[in-house]
Amino acid sequence: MGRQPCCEKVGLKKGPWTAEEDKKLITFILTNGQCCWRAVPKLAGLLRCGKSCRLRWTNYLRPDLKRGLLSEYEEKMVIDLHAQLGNRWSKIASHLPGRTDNEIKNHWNTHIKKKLKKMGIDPITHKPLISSTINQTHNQAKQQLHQPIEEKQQNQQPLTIDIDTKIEKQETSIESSSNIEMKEKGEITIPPLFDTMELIDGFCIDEVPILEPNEIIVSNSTSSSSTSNSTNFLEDLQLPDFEWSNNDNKEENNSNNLAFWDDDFISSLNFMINDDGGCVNNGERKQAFEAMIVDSESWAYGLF
DNA sequence: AACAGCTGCAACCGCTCCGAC
DNA sequence: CGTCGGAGCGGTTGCAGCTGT
Repeated sequence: MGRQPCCEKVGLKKGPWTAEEDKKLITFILTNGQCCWRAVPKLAGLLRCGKSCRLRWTNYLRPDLKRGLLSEYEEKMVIDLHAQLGNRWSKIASHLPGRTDNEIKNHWNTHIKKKLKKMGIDPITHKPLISSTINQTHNQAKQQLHQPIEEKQQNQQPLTIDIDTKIEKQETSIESSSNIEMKEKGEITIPPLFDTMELIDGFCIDEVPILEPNEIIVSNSTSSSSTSNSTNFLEDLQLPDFEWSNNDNKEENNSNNLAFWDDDFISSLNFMINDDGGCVNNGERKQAFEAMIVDSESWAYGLF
């Protein structure tokens, strides 16, 4: 028996994508939009399986992708969300516009895991790693910090965000029962990061001064508005190097959309649009490109 | 300069989910 | 309700570039 492969693999190309293949895929999706992925390679003239095309598009070619390293604030969000959701990278990614699950997963495995370990925090459980050194300093620090922390806890309001109301069939082992309960209610409560990092089991980052806290945590200066509800949650993020869409200012927004665009991507699109190499669909492509620039929301929600 | 080991990221693989029938 | 097929997800791999010796 066995499951049939997702596509006929014989004669299909694997490995890194060439610029030519990218161009074909971009051109096809610009003219036809995202349709049945299995049909894409055939229609686009690619010797790839549909799955590979989808992956290439969603992880690399999509114009609303934000490239480059995650900002500190994004990193902080990833840590918080991971503490709540576990390895559900796509769910985590859905809270970070312009980032893909693959990108976040990679960043987690290569950067954040190490940082947390350095800080003496188990990246799986988000709880302090057990070590005698940590326990010693922990007790000392606890005495010093106990009172202020309690006051802080009382003053801080948790961030609350909405997640899919769908109850996950597959729960990760690290998930606490309270989290699952919250999920069933359709929301998850994310404490401000300093709570997450400092107060788990009374543990404080100051106890492990290998890494300065500000190397991984950004100032909570925007938290004055972090009593936010689900609707303005994204606005509250205010990532430092990232202009968020603002419906109140559409015109300005249009120019900001370009911030999403990687230089290489723009130049390759320019190439596509300006390249008259006998392509009959130039007009259509140009139209599509313009629509893309004007309507970033359509891109973001796959409506293009 | 040459080599080995390490790191980060793009891409693949296999499994699960979910809608259509 | 069961089956099928497409899409999506998370874990893993392969490789290019970087760093240290």
